[in-house]
Amino acid sequence: MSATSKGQNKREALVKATIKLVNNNGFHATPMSKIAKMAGISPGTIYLYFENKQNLINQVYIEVKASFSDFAFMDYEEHFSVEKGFEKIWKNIAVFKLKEVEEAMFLSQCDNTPMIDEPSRKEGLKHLQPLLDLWVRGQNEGIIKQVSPYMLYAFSIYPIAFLMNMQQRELYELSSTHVDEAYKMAWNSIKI
Amino acid sequence: MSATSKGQNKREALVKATIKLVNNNGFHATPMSKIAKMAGISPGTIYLYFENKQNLINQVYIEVKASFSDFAFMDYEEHFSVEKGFEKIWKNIAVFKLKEVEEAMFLSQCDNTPMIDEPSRKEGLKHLQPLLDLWVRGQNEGIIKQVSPYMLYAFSIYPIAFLMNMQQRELYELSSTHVDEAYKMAWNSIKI
Amino acid sequence: MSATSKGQNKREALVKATIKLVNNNGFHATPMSKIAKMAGISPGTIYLYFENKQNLINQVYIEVKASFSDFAFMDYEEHFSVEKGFEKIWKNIAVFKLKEVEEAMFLSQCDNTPMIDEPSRKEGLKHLQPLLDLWVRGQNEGIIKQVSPYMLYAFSIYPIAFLMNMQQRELYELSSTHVDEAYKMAWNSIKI
Amino acid sequence: MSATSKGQNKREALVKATIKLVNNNGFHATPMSKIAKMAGISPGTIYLYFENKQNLINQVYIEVKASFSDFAFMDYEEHFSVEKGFEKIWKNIAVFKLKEVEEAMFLSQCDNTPMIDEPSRKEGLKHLQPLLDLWVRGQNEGIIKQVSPYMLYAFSIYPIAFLMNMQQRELYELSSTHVDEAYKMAWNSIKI
DNA sequence: CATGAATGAGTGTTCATTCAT
DNA sequence: CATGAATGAACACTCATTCAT
Repeated sequence: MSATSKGQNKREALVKATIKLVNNNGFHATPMSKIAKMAGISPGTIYLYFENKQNLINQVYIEVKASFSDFAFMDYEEHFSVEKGFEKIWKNIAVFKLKEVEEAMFLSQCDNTPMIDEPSRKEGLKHLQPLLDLWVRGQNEGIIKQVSPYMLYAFSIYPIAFLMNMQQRELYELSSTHVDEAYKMAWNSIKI
Repeated sequence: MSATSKGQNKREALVKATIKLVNNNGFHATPMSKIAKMAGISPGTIYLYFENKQNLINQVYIEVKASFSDFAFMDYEEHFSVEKGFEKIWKNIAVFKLKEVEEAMFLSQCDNTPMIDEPSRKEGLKHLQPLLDLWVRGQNEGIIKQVSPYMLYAFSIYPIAFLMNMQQRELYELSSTHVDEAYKMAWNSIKI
Repeated sequence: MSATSKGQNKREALVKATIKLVNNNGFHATPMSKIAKMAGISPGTIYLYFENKQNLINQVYIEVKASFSDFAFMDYEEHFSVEKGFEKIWKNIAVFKLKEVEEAMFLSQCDNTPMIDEPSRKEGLKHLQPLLDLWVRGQNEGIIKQVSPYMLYAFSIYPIAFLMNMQQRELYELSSTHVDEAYKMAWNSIKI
Repeated sequence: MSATSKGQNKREALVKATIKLVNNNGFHATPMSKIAKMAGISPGTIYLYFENKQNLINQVYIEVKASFSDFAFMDYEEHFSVEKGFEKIWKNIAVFKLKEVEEAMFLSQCDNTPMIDEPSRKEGLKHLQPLLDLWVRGQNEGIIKQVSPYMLYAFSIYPIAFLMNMQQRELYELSSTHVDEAYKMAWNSIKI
C-alpha cells in the first residue's frame, strides 16, 4: 500500500469518526482524543491532517456536503425534462437522507448550529447549481412556480430532512410508498 | 418588589441570556459564567434556579417550546373551518419564526442537536395537539390529504424554518407578499 | 421557654449536627448548609452562634472533650486507692468510648487531623489532670511504673480507642467480658 | 532516562507531595493544584497517573501501608522464637513510626477519618498476617495471652502511634531508653 | 510520518459568608 | 434574633494542542 493511501486511510477514518461522534454528542462534546481513539490513531496525529479542531469540522462538513451533492445528481443529466430531472434529483436526495443517515444527520446538525464557519458554509452551497438551473428552466417553460428558489427548496427539498429526523427518532417509518407520496407532495408544491 | 418577582426577574434574565448565547455559540461553547454575566448575576446564583447546565438548557427548551405553542394557537378557535383554522395557525407560526427569531433559532438548534435530553423533547411536543386534531377533521371532511401528520407537517409547517434560516443569514428577505405566497404553497401541499 | 434556652437549643442542635456530619464525611466535606439543615435552622443563623466554620469546630471539640472528661471522672474521688481510682476512671472512659460512639469518634478524628487549631487542642487537654495526679501518687506509693505519663497513657488508655474503632467498623465485638479482660491488660501494663 | 522511569518519578513526586500536604492540611483542604505544584508538574498531569482525587488518596494509602508492612517485617523470619520475633517486629514498627514520621502520620490520619474508602482500607490490612501468625504460635506455646488479636494489637502496637503523635507535637521526646521501656511495656502487656 | 506524555487555560459546580428583609 | 437569596473565590477535572522521541 502506498504511503499516500495509508495517509488517506487515516484521514478517512478521522472523518468517519468525527461524523459519528458529533452526531451522538455534538461538536463541543466530542474531544479530539475520542476522535483519535475511534479512528485508531494517536491524538497528535490528527494535527498532521488537520490544522485544528475547527478546521477538522469545516473540512468534514465540506466533504460530506460534496458527497451529498454528488449523490443528489447521480444519473441526472441536463437534457432531462424538468419533471423527470426533478424526480431524479429529489429521489436521490431522499435516498441519501434516508439511507446515509449518519451523513445526513451530520449535515442537519451543522446547518442549524454555529459550529461551521461562514466560508465553509458558502463552500458547501456551491454544488446545488444544477438544481437551481433546472428550476429556472422549469420556470421559463411555465412548469415551475414563479417564486424564489429558496421557496422552492423550502417546500420541496427541505421537508425530506424532517422526515429523516422522525424516522431516525423512530417516531415514523418511511416505506417506499410513503416516499412516493412524499415525492408527489414535493412536485405538487412547486409545479404550476 | 416582592422576593418572588425579584427571583422571577433573575430566572427570566437567565433564560434570555441562555437563548442568545446558545444561538451565537452553541450549547457547549457557552460557559455558565458568560450566561451569568449577561444575566447580570453571579455564576453561583444560576444554581439557585437550575440544577446544572443540562437542566438549564432543558428548562429553557421546554419554556420556549411552550411559548411557541401558545403563540401558534393564539386567536385560534376549534369551531373555525379547516381552511381558516389552518391559515390562522400557519400564519401565527410564520410570524413567530420570522419575528421571534432568537427563540425560533434556539428551537431549531435544539431540535437538530443532541443537546436536549429525550424527556424534555417529549415534553416539548405535547402542545401541538390542536393542529393534529384540525388535520384529522380536515381528512374526515375530505379536505386534507390522507397522509400521515408527519408528512403534512413536513410539507406545510417545516418549510417555514428554512425560510427563517435564510432570512436570518441575510440570504433572503421575506416580505409579506412572500409570506402569502409561502402560505399558499403550504396550503396547496396538504389540501386535496 | 426563655429566649436563652431557645438559643441554647439551637446551639446544641448545631453541635450535635456537626458531630454527626463530621464523623460521616470529615470536616471539609461537611458544608455549613448541611449542618444548618440537620440542625433545623437557616445557614445564616449559624453565624449568630459561631464566628465561622473553624470556630464552630473548635468549640464543638472543646465541648465534647469537656463532656468526655466529665464522664471520665464521674463518681471518682481523690481519696480512692490508686488501683480503685484507676479502675473507676478507666472504666468510665471505656463506657464513654463504647457507648457515646459519636462523640468518641469525633474526638478521635479531631486528634489525628489538622482540623483543630492548636489553642483549642491545648484547651481540650486541661481536664485530664486528676488522672495525672493519680499516677503521680501511684508512683510515689511504688505501685505505678516510673515512666512518663505519656507512656502510661499510651499503654493503658489509648488502646481503648483502637477497640472502639474496631467495634465501630463491626470487625470486633466487645462484650463486658472483653472489657474486663482489657481492663486487666491496661492495669497490668502500668502497675509495677 | 526511560519513559517509564520518568513517569515513575512523577508518580513518586505526587505521592510524596500528597502525603506532606494531607498531613499538614487534611485531605479536603489540599487542592490538586497544590499537590501538582509541590510535585513540580502541571495539574492536568495528575490525571495521567490517577483517576481522580479520591483514587489518588486511596492509592497513596495503599502504598504507604504496604511500605509500612514491608518495614515491619524487615529481617523478621518465621523460625524466630515468639519473643524474639515480636521484638523484631515491634521495634521495626517503632522505628518506622518514629523515623518515617510523615508516612506514619499520614496513616494515622487515614485510619481515623472517612477519607479512605472501604475497599482500600481492606487492601491495606492484608499485610499484617505474619504478626497474627506469630501471636497464634505464641498462644499455642502458652506464651501469649489467650485474647483476641485485636486486643493484643490495641495494647502492644497501637500505643506506639500515640507516642509518635506526642513526639510529633513536641510534647514528648522519645530517647532510645524510652523506646526500650516502651517495648518492655508492650511485651509485658501481651505475654502471659 | 507517528506517537502519546505533558501542558495549562478554561469549565461546571460548590460553599463559607454576608446582608437586606 | 432569624432568615435565605446572593455572592464570588476556589476547586476538581477536561481537553485542544505541542513537542521530544
